[in-house]
Order: sequence, then structure tokens, then C-alpha cells
Amino acid sequence: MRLVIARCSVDYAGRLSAHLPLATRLLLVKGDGSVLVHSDSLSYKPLNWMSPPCTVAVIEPDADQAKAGVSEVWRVAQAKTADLLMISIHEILHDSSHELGFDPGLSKDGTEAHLQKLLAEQIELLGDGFTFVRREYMTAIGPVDILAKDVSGRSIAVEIKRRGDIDGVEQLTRYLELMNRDPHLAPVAGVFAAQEIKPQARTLAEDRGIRCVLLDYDAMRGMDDSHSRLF
Amino acid sequence: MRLVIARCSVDYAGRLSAHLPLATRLLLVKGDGSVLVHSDSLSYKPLNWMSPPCTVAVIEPDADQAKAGVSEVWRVAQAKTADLLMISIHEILHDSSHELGFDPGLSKDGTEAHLQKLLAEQIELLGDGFTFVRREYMTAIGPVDILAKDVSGRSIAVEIKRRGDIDGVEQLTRYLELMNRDPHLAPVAGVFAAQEIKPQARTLAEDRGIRCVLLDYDAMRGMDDSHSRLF
DNA sequence: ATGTCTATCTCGCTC
DNA sequence: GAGCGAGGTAGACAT
Repeated sequence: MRLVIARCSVDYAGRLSAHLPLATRLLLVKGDGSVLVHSDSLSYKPLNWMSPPCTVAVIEPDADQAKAGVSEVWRVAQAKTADLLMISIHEILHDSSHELGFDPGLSKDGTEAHLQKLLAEQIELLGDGFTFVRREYMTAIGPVDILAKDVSGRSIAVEIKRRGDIDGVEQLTRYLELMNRDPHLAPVAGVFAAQEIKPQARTLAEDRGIRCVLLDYDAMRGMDDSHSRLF
Repeated sequence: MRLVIARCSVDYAGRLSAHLPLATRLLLVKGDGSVLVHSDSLSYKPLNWMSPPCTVAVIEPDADQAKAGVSEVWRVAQAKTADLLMISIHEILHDSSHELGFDPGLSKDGTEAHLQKLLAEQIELLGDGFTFVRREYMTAIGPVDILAKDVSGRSIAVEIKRRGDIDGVEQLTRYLELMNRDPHLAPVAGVFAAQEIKPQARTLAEDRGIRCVLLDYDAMRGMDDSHSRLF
């Protein structure tokens, strides 16, 4: 990993065009060749960047550029697309390289996948007598998070989100429309289950006869066998 | 901006929980107090981070941590939420600070906003006799990109995308449904305009009586007065 | 390789 | 502050 602090201007041409005027910024060149341009604020997101696989070539400035004070130009090219990043460097204020080695990566807890697993194990949270059929039930337009049956044996398609948004209701609606055309499944009812459901999403769902259920992740994890075994 | 290369482990607790085992990483502390943890690969996205406003407190390791080789702990706390990032530092391999100053920021060209502006000026691209009414026409469920009228005076709702996907058709469908309930507007027809329209999106749109129009950004920019004035 | 879906999505805008 | 939509969305996972 190479860290460069430099006064530079940046031009990107690819899916759109973008330009950064001359200013002092951090140029971060990673081990895989990718490049990030960061300013001193607006966390998280680089101002500009190039994803791997890409190549960095340092080229001499032409006469006009040299006259404008450019000492070197980095030509960062994507290997698979035509995306191009040109970094015109006026002055390098810091330049250091560091060997970081392998990173074991991030482990997460509390994602939608965890919610889905817990709800599959605790399907009775949706109602007395509910039974679990399967997770990731495949349809022609994608997998339904959970397929279950209610106490009367009717099929229930469950869409799970951490934050229940209008998009999730549209998604479930498409699944229900398709599944209700299948005589082996129909009639299929929908349940929209999430840790948080936005008012607009709830309104749209209930307008379409889809039941909304709020999930309490901590309570569900507390009920989880594999977890409670630790205590 | 402070750049630290350190052997560290990281724990995040907030919207989810996450853990990074001991490894060498870049810790980037920005002028606004935000912190980014980057590894040597997987560009763009930090492994872990804290967005501003947040505070960084350097605290002494407790007895167990000190025994495990921790020399200092950074406690990064979000000011508005309960999010917490704990960085346990075992060894600092590099540490430098740099004054970057103001960044004028990024200017873009070729976004959906540009397409929308150009189409508003060249609304006749949708058909002879079409007239422009307004951009960002507000409805209860969000703004319609362009409201226009056809040659017969019927209202036309236009949804613009750079890449026309099924989501965009759903979005326009929701607007049309709502607007057609308004007696002052109804009947409203829909036009789905994009630089590229996916076959699935086209099929869905046409099935719903929504007309699809392909936009040529370069040609539209060539027609633009403010642009052609340059030549 | 391609498509689909999630995201501590981020970011900007409007009401 | 909440809601809504765009993003060079990126990144993960399945086909």
C-alpha cells in the first residue's frame, strides 16, 4: 500500500465524466493496483477511484501541462472496461509505502441472512400453527426468502428485510402474483417481516393484503438454541 | 488528516456487530474526526468506519488487553447514535499527519439530472406537438421526473433513467396509478425514457401501456443550445 | 460471465 | 427529521 499526499487535479471518464480541480488530497494505491482519491472530509466515500483490475502508468506531462505546473501524470486504466482516471500531480508532499500482508476479513452478525435463519427456526412467530416449508424457495423471478404454511395449510410467502421499504413490498408482490398462478401453490398469502417497517411500505403492503410483522432480532437471538447453549 | 499503519483488531457495534481479527491495516483519521479502516485490497469500501460527527478517545488497555499485546485502544463514538468502534492497537508502524485544506469538490457530467434537463428542453423528442409542463412534479409518493402534454393535451408522466430497469417501470406505474386518481390530471399516460432499456423492463412497461423511448445523450447534448454555442 | 439482491449502503434533495 | 431516489452505486452470491 502506497500513501501519497499531493496537490493534484483529477479527471475521470467512464460511465460518466467527472473533474476535480487542483487541491491537496490523499492518493491511496492498494496492493491490488486500485487507486482511491480521498479528501479530508466526507468520510467513507472516495472523491474518485479506480477499482481493480487496473493498471497505473506514470507518464511525463506534455508541454502545456508542464507549463501549468504538472510534474507527473498518473494514467489509471481499468483492465476490462474503458474507464480511465487521469491524476495530474503538481507537488508531492508525502510518499510512503507499507507492506500490510493478508487480511482475514470481516465477520458480521445481525444481517438479513441471520434474520432469515432465525425466523425459519421460529416460524411460529408469524402465528400459531405456522409451519416452515423451506428457505430460498425458487421461482422463475428469484428466490422467496421463506415459504411456510399457516394453520389451515395455506401457503405463505415471507419476505424478510432488516428495514422494510417500499421496494421489498414490490418484490413480494411480484412473487405472490407469480406463485398464485401456480395451481399447486395457490392460494398464497404474503407476510412482510422486518426489524423496522416504513409507514409508506406498511400502507402499500396492507393495501395489497400483505400482513406486516415486526421482528425483534435480539429476542429472536435470545431464543436461538445454538446461542442459548452458550449460557 | 492522520495516517496510521498499525497491527490492530477492530470491533463495531451499531446497526450490526462486526469484528476484524488482528492484522496490519491503514487507519485514516480525517479532519472532521471520522475514521476509516482500510486493508490492502477491496478498493472503495473501508473494512470498517465511523461517519462524522464522532469523537475519538485514546484509552489505556485493561490488564487482559495489555497481556494480549494491546498498547492502546481507540474508542470512536458516534455523536448522534449509539454506534461504537473500538480499535485495539498492538503496534504502530507508521504515523503521520497532513494539512490538506479546503477541497473544491467534484463536478460531474452525464448524470440522470443532465438527461432530465436536456429532455425537458427537447421534449419534442417524445413526439410531435409534445409540450413541457414541469420537472420534478411532486406527488404524495415522490417526484415525477417530467410532466408533459401530448399534442391532444393529455398529461404525460415521464420517468427518466440512465439504465432502464424493472424498478423504474414499477416506480412510474406507482406514479401513474396515483395521478390517474386525480381528476385534474387524469387521464395520464406514461413514458419510460432511458439511454438503455433492459428487455424485461421493456416487456413490463409495454404490457402496462407505458411507451418506451431510447435517449441518445451525446446527440441530445449536441442539440443543447448552451453547448452548441461553444462552437 | 451474467444477473440479482443486500448494504452499518452513502449522499443529496424536498417537504 | 422523515421520506424518496440516484449512485461511476460496490460487493456477495447464485446461475
